[in-house]
Amino acid sequence: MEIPDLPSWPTTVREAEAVQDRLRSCVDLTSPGPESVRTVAGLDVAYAEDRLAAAVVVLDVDRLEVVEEIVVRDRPSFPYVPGLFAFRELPALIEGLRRLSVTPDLLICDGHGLAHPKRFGLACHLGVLTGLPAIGVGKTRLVGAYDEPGADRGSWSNVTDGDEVVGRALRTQTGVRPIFVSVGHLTDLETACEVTLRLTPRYRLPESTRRADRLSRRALAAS
DNA sequence: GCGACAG
DNA sequence: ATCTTGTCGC
Repeated sequence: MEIPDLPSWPTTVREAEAVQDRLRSCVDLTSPGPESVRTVAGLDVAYAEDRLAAAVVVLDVDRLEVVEEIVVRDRPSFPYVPGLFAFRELPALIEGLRRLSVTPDLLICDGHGLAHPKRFGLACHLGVLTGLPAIGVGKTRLVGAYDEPGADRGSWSNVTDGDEVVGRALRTQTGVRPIFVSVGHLTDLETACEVTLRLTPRYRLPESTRRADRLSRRALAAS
């Protein structure tokens, strides 16, 4: 798919925060989201020393079968700093999306969207840069407070930061810890959770994320 | 000053 | 994220 070239990449925390402040106004949470989500792209990155492998796996949501997969080798573009995580792996993920021959209906990011201190997590950033609907699915909380969801699969509770609902803690399997779903771009929280549940028929994490995780690790090991 | 802190 | 052994549970 077509994605504009990335601008010069920030080097310091100060510069990265300036980019977030400038781009967060581009997040669209009011336009209607995808009419129907038939395909999703799972994105994940594996690291080793100073190398990384980014994987993009497009899945057919109904059949949970792989439609296309891409791997990109690169080097971290930024150190890991809570809140600035996107600057670390975004370049490699964008390149992976560029090489895709199909355009997924929704991006499933390994991290958060609005559930971010500045309301501009990886899912928002990726959504704005690609113009595609995007959501964030994290394994642990970054910001906000939440009550423990009910014990059954499908149970959820809102994650709130101050008086804002920034996401949901969603129990995707009975007996496992909840995952954290938040909106990134051109999607609503309801849809985000519905799709996430469709992608977790058997495991805690979305099948898209699991596939991308396996692929990125395999590619890194084989390099 | 003391924690908390996506991956 | 990654480093790591055994261990509890289905």
